Amino acid sequence: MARAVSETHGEILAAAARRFAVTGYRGTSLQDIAREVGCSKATVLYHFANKEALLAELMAPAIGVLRDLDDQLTGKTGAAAQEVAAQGFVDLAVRFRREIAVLRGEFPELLCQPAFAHIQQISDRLRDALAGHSDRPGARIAALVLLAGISEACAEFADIPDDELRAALLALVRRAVEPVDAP
Amino acid sequence: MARAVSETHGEILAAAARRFAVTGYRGTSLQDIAREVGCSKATVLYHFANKEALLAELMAPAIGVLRDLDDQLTGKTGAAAQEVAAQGFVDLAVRFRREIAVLRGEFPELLCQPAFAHIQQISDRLRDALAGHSDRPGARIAALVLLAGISEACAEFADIPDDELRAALLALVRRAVEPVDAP
DNA sequence: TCAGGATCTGACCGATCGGTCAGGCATGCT
DNA sequence: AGCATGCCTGACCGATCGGTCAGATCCTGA
Repeated sequence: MARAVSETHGEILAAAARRFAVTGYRGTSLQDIAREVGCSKATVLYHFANKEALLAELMAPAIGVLRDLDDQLTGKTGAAAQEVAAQGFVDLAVRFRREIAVLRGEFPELLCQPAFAHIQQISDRLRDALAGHSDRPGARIAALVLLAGISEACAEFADIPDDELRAALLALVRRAVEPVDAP
Repeated sequence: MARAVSETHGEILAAAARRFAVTGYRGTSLQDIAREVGCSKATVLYHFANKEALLAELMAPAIGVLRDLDDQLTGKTGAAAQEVAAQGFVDLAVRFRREIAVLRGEFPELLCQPAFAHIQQISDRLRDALAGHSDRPGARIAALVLLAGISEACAEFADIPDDELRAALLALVRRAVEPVDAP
């Protein structure tokens, strides 16, 4: 019955990704995941310290890319910041569609967990950049709606090829973002 | 200790609206609501048959307006449908900011409950209308992102006056929607 | 005055949650 | 052969969930 380490570990991770994306983090029990893998709940907790650690390992790649994008944003202002933020976030959203779907509406509470302490600040900076660092309400509203909308919606486009979805989202963002004042 | 019917009933409804908007439907227990009102959990269940009935009564006004919007949409096509959908949904989102926040990410599961059986079809038609009934992927993607983004984001603008928020969102939607082909 | 309905509550229920623990069972090293 | 180690499991734990119920308390009208 005993399989190689990496095998079961990876299967649990994959099953969790599938379930979380459909029923959310809180809406998925360890029992659900174990059932999908075909093992016991105790086995899930043998491979992962707790439910939160499972989520953290699942989100790690996406968070790494988000961090990289945050680094690219430092120093950029105005239209340049908007363009980098738009391209970077759209690409991230398309590549990590399923991981982002996990956050469905549970973003605020999930961010309270220590493993995701910095994400809130990063997404705030991303929103600021997409607004061209403008403090006009219209610009800030547009940036927030776009980021939230793409996060929320991209999971529903599982059947659309990556590059087609990326092009459509990028075109949308460029149309929708409030242009910064000409210097 | 016993208060008039409408008083406690209304207080429970208001407390539920506040708590649901912050921690979501599933994330809020009947105990939480009772604590906020200052009564027992049994009292909450005396005034409402169950948790779902409490949610249904809370959402009823917003659902009524959504139904009205759906009626206005019948027969409209192209740019006319887009404009009615944009104005109608932005207005609804602004007026019912808190009610919509309740749905935070729990939309899919909440729709399974019998009280919200028709909402899925209505929101599908709304998305179609906002896309100008076009079947181009770009138009459908833009419509979905805008609807999801506004739903998700409008709860965070509690400090912005209704008319200012409405104007900003409407301008955003008009910029962002993919224009329908000229005839 | 008193019966009866409306309002409210503490105690309780079964189900499910995340998590713990002792032990079973292979495998591989000495 | 004997032992250690990694993998896995059933049984169990306390907490919390939505919901039920019998009864206490209050208000009102006859």
